[in-house]
Amino acid sequence: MQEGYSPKSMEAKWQGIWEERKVFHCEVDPSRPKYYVLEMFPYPSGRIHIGHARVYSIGDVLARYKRMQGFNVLHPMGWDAFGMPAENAAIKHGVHPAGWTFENIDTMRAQLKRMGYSLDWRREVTTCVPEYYRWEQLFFLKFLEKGLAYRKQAPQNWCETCHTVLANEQVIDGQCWRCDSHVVQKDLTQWFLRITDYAQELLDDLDTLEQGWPERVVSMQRNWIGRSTGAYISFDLEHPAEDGTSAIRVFTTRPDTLFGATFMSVAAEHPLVEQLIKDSPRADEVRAFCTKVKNSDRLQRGAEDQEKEGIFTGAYCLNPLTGQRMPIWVANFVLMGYGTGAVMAVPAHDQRDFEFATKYGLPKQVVIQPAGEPLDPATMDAAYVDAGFLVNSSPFDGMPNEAAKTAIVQHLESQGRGEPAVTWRLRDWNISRQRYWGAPIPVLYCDDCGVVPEKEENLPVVLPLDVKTREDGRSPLPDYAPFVQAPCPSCGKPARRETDTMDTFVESSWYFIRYSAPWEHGRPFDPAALKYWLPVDQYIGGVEHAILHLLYSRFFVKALRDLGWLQFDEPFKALLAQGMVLKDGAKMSKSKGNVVSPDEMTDRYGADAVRCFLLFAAPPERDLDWSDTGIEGSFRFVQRVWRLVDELKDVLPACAAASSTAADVAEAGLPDAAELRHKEHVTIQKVAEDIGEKFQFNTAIAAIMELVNQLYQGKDALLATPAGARVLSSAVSTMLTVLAPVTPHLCEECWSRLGHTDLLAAATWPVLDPAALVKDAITVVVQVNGKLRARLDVAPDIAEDVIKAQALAEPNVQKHLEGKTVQKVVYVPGKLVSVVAK
RNA sequence: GCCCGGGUGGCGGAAUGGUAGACGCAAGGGACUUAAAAUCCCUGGGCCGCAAGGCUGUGCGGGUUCAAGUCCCGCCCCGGGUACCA
Repeated sequence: MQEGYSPKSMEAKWQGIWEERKVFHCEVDPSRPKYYVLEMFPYPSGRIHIGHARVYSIGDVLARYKRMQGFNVLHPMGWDAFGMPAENAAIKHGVHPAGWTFENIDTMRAQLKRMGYSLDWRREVTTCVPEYYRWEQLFFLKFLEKGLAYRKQAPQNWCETCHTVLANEQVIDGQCWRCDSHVVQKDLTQWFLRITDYAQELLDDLDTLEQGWPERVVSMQRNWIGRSTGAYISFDLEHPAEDGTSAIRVFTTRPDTLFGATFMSVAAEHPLVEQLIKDSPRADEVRAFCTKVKNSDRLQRGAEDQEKEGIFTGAYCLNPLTGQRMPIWVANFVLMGYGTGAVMAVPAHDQRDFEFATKYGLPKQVVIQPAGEPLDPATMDAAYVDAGFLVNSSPFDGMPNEAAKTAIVQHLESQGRGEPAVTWRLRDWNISRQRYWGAPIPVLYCDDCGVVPEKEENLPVVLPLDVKTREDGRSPLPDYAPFVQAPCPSCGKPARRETDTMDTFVESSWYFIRYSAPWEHGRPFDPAALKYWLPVDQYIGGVEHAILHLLYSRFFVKALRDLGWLQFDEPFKALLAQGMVLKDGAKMSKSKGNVVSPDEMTDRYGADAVRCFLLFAAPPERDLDWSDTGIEGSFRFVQRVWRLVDELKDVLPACAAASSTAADVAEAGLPDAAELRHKEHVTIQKVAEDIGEKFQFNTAIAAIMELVNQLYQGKDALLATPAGARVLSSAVSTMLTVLAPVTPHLCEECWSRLGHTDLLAAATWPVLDPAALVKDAITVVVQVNGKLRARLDVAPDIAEDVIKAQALAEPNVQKHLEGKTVQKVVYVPGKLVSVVAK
């Protein structure tokens, strides 16, 4: 009797059975190879969206496939549960951030379970519970002890809308990464983590990641870290400043052009500016200019069409090599935050200085000469920035400029006027947030003892839940006495707790380590579990985290390693950066009304069809355009498999995947049998390669579709004999087995309906018979002068001279050789014969 | 500007230097049906041809090769990242 495909009940049934039999639970087992596959954990924003469904489907196929390959697979899930949306929702709906968060988690957990992901739910981690964040409070104390965490006052990125500071990485085009509002600068005392201590290692270790990480992510990190080598050079002031300052120090990557430095540019914020103009009649004018520059916000200041502007301070410094007087200018393009905030200007060889000098009529001196036409400052229309030989730089004239870099720095060094130097674009990580819904920073302020770390035994410093969040979004913590008032851990007198919380990127910087043993209570990690499971073998997530999360996590692993907790250097051996899910070519958004809900799709088509479509429609790293007709297609495919098995379940002997033999084929005596068994084994190989090595799930599914098509083609003929039926049954079993990672419920149900009592979820990958990959007849094409003229069906081991003769004898080949002489015949075994004739 | 991707049928997308367009979607045709849906089968880059077959075709222009979507050189367009970083 026929039975319709009803995914809803069937999927729920198998999810229950997998859970009951603990198929996806994993334990440390050093006798087996492990595979740790992880997708970036979600922020519990309310509901799973289609983008989530895509990443987790990709990860799940990999997890299930690796399990079938015999790996002990760790595939966990958790919640990045601290963060501002919870506070915003709390304000909007009058609920508590905690309640909102936990409700969302419950909803989303149920949604993920409905998708049938093979997760070990015992390892679920939620970052907003004290049992989790207590450990990062401990890390913080250790960092503090080591000087890796420190407090400093500095201008910070401040978002007015979020009422909090932001790290450099979280400011995008002068705007807040979360709410897109303008970021302004505000002078504040904040907690920092010394990520710059690891700049060199973070850069160097990118080399070891090149194998498994997308090149673009590696290069984005390289650029972000931004290592520059060059030199610090001191320029004496013509007249020492009142406060005793006698020189300006600059950083340059081009010490070879020092002889061409004709003026000096300093940032508006440079402390020396005030000293230089103190008694100058120009003082007011200069101050006004500086104020103007400082007030222009970050966005304007960084705009590419920003006109270069400056003002002469009236003061001079001296070129250390030529002794020439160099006017000191304040320039709007010089940043206080990079290098020393002062730049030696070489207009002939730096485009910015060139434009600036042209505008203000400052001298240009050529000191690097390319081979060929000599440069003339009067006729140059742009700076010459490429390689060349030194001129006007006695005694370095004639030297290649690369060599001159070292030579000049050495010379300066011997005079105490310079030294080689390396600077970084990377800044220390500001982790203070003036928000409520985050992990408290475990320090106190005591009037007598100053800044005092909380005692380790007093951890966790629990974020109080019985507070009322404020309408305006500001943190309620500073006004909440039971939290703020606490005894000083050092002297016991009343002290004040720090009310800033940690950046939520701190939680996500180590959650993947905690998964190895989230049940540990006395310590953050279980060393045996760490040793076995870490690092992550395959990490999967959106490329939008290329810098933020991935850089912070890399830093955290290195810092925790140096504290003795970890024994590995990099968190993620391989990274798959998956593309976005679009609708009609555009990003899904509520305002556009083009949001596709995975729930709705799962209700209508079942989780398997949704998974299948998400994997089939595009390779993972590319953006995927959701298509309503496309999901219909996947739904049809799923049902096509269903019907095939439904039709065959009572007439086929249940047999293992890839169990038919060459003898069965011979006995069946049908071309269909040979072809089907060949296809069966080709598919095993192709799918393994596409899933396991190339991450091309779309072509893996295409290969299985081909097998399904061939099963439909051959089934009737094959059912005629017992041997044929064995060949058919083996191929059906193989098809279900290799498809199981993609549509696990469907395959499991079909498997059991075929009479199997074991679980496909716990099955092993079919064993390939290399002999079955060899076809007994192959098609070889014949080209004449590069154009296809004939096809030959021949035995694979046909001798070269035989096939060449056959090729030449083909009528259509003869026709195209008329009036020509054959000059050369190339044979590529198994592929083609190429005839060259004139 | 610089650094990454990418440009292939009506669409999503396949192709270790070796039959371009696998697989799917949409389309057309056929079978089944009273009919429709569903299903099953067939066709399908363009032009010419009843067909066999021919010409042409992977953003543009060159090149290497018996053979180029694929490799090299020079461009154009689209997407992303990034930038007065000295």
